[in-house]
Amino acid sequence: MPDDPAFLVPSYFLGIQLGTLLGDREIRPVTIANYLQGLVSLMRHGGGDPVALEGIRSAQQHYVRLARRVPKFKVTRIRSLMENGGFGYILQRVTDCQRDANALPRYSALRFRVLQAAAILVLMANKPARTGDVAHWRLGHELTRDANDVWSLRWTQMKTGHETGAGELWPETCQVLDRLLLQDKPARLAQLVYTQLRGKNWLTHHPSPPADTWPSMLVCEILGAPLHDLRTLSADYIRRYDPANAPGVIQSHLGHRSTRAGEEYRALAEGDAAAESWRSLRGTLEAIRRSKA
DNA sequence: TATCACGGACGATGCGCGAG
DNA sequence: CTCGCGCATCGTCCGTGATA
Repeated sequence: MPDDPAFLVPSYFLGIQLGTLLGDREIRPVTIANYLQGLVSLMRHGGGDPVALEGIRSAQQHYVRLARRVPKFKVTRIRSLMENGGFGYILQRVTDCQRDANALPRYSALRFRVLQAAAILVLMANKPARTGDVAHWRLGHELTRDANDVWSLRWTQMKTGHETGAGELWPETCQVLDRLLLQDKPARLAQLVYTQLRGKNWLTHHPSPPADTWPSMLVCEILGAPLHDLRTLSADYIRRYDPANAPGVIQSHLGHRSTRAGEEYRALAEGDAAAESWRSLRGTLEAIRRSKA
């Protein structure tokens, strides 16, 4: 951009110039749109010229539209997770972790870490939460265990401030959680150990939680995809399994306040779910035809 | 006319990750 | 570990069109 100060006057032209400069540096359109949005905010709250503000806004809109045409990075990651077997693959890795743990020295830090990874993975298959939330759950508060060896999960989401939960967790999830809880103690002590650790963090077994991003880093090491991708993966599963009711189920499963938020969690093309929907519809029609014949 | 679903616009904030 | 950049998600507002 020329050094002429006239070019620094906020306008549609300046917005596009900035965008072009950033685009040349391989910055993605969605980011350019966010930067311009920051400028819009500054001008709005700082009493900027309304005409100039509209100009920058238009430029920002241009990059928002551009961003919609560019595939997200996560799409490639999730497709490769799907190709590997999706949640089946993830549960396989849980089994691998458990086996690895058996081969490691008892009470070793590495063994504990592998058990932590298994617990996070199986819990994410059961209920995919945000990494920051996962890091903060405490035994006896968000994550509870009853005398029948059944674990339950309920928490207030940090991002939205709304409560969500999984209710009673799957039996296989409970087993893996018990394993992390017990380390190498006998199973009959489970409830006792649980009582002793009440109030402590479920992952560290200390009062202090790990870093917000730590659960995601651990998942990334094992799966090659960050924890947040599992939310998209599960939304895609729900769409394939039951396309008609998917929006409501996704909203509940991912803890959104509206069904619209779920649309952001989409790695598969619309056509995939539509094809699946059509396939099952065709199956239903075929069954009706047979029963009439 | 009231109501509702839907979707775009907008603003705010969370997450991943590499640098220091 | 902390910080900041780049990227992604989510809630709210509001206009539009369909429907009863």
